[in-house]
Amino acid sequence: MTVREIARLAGVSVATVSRVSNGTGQVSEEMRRRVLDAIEKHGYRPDHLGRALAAGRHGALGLVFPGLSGPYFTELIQGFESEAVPSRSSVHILCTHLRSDSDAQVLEMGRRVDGVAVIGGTISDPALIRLAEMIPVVVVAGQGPGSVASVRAENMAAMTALTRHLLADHELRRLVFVGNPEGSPDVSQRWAGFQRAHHELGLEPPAAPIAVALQQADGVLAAEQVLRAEARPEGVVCANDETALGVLVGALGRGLRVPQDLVITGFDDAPVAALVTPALTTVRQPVRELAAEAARLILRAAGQRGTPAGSLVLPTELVLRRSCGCPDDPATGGS
Amino acid sequence: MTVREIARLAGVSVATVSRVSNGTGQVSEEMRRRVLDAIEKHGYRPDHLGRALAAGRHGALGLVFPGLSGPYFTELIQGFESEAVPSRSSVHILCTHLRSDSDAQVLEMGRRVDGVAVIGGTISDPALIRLAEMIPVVVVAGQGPGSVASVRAENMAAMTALTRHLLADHELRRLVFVGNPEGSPDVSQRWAGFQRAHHELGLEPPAAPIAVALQQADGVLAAEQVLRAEARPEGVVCANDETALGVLVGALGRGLRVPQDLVITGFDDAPVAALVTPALTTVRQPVRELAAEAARLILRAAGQRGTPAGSLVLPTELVLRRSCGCPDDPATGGS
DNA sequence: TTGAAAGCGATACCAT
DNA sequence: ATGGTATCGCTTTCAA
Repeated sequence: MTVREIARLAGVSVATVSRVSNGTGQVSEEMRRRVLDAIEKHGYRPDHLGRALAAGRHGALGLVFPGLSGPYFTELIQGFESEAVPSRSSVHILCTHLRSDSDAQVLEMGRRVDGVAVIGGTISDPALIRLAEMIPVVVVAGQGPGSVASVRAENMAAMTALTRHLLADHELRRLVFVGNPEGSPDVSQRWAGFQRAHHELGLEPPAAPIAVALQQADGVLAAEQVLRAEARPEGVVCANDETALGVLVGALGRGLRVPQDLVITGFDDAPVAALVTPALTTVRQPVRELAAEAARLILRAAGQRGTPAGSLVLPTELVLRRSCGCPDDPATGGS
Repeated sequence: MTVREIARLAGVSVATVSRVSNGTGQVSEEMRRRVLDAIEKHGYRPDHLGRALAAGRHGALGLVFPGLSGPYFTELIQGFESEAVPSRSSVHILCTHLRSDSDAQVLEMGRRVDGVAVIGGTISDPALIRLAEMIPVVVVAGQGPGSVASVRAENMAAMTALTRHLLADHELRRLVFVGNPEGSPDVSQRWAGFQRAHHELGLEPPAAPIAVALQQADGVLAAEQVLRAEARPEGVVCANDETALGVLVGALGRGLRVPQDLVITGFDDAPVAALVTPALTTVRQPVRELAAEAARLILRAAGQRGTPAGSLVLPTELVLRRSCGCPDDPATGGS
């Protein structure tokens, strides 16, 4: 079924069929009925490729991420989709999982979509710049080079406040940081906030983080490393909730009590953070909103054939629960 | 830059440009050089839409899943991509998260891709059948209606063996099953295997499962429910590793010892399962391979403009670790 | 209001 | 070996 066939069957021109099926232009009621009948009868739906070629738009958005597992990325995908779907755009994904040819693959993707959101730290800056020259690009959870737009959460201040809370309010001293600052801009900023809080209080932060990836398994490995040390730390500040849960299960599995023997904190406020025992102290981050905002910026720019502008920073919120030694707060604690 | 422009600049016809850029047909060295120079000089890359329209193929594959979080889906995406990318196909995704209009959205996707993999239990059978009439479709982790092809793991036998192990070898009696059989074909089969093992041994399984979703948070909720009961079960058989970890952290957080006070088992053998303390007894399932196989079936069928055939069942493997009461086995235990 | 025809960008057949 | 041209399916301008 093509426009031409429908046109022939309805005894009208293809132009009229197009007008009817798009609701554009003026068509007499008589013609409209004839065309709609034919469309209905033969189950015609305009071909996406033909339409896209004529319109010069793909009707698709790209999402590029490293391919790490976990709730974070699922939230991200869903937030992105929640904006793309209503705009009748499909979502293309690309997991670079840090392959060597990921730059090339991202550029290839750039030729199949109307715009791309790239998670910070997944591809090289030159590739990002070249991509931004062809289509609208927004960096999510990171900062683009030059004038590439970005959307991220407030990491630094939140992590500084959290660390300060542990150092000042709970009077903890030996803290460690779990996460690899090289791995992503987010972690890098959180590590910086962790260090800053120490400096502000005249304390010396640890020389280096425990550099592991962001999955739960990595948290378990970190716990092994931390709890084996002769001078066990008093608190473990994790780059995200998943690793924090890994550390938690590692600590509990060894018979340690949290927070009495060891304080643990996360970042993200994943659904499970409020439910575990002890509930996890963390920082709430609007992940879905981050991705949705990126999609909106891209769609707007694509509509105007322009370039998305600006650098958006969404607020985060400290969530104090039991795992840092605070009393349980029913308001933030659960369900 | 279009074929026509390059043709004009190189002083040849568009046909020759096409031949050169595709490496098809015979072209003299002289012409080839002229064309390649022009292409190089102006950075020409054939437009994907034009090419797709002419070829009548989208160069894209679809992946439809409910949108649950977790390592399972990331593995799935990556396995799918690992086959799609080498075939120069991009990957479209659709998270239905069980929306009411997901059938319509999947059918819409069917008009933008060359084939689709649908995770079992995400859309209705009629929609699946209509989709399969337009393009190659493979159901992953489930069974399609009628002749729709499918790829899944062996759930039933594995779960029967696991449950039998708990009942016979560890002489446990009061077991509960955590997972919602209505939610997915996988869970349904695992619940059936759990029941079957009981029946085979002349025991009465619990009347109903603890029907929660498949995320870690749901496992924590299930733990709360289970451990509150007056007659605490001896073992908790979970539909996947994520919920098992939720139950584990819930149990440990309440001061229970695993496996002495409570036995816990999972399903999937996620990376973290081997690392937690105690290491998690589970069933290994080739998730990436499942998705890769689905992609291969789809690509092959799309290439021949046929319909993917058959119903593939990949083997699973029981992995006994400490959480069920077995001694730690260095061979399956870690890293 | 309606229709004829010119694109959109690339491929491939059929002559030459 | 090379070029002209029809074709893929749809949209849109321009006439009528």
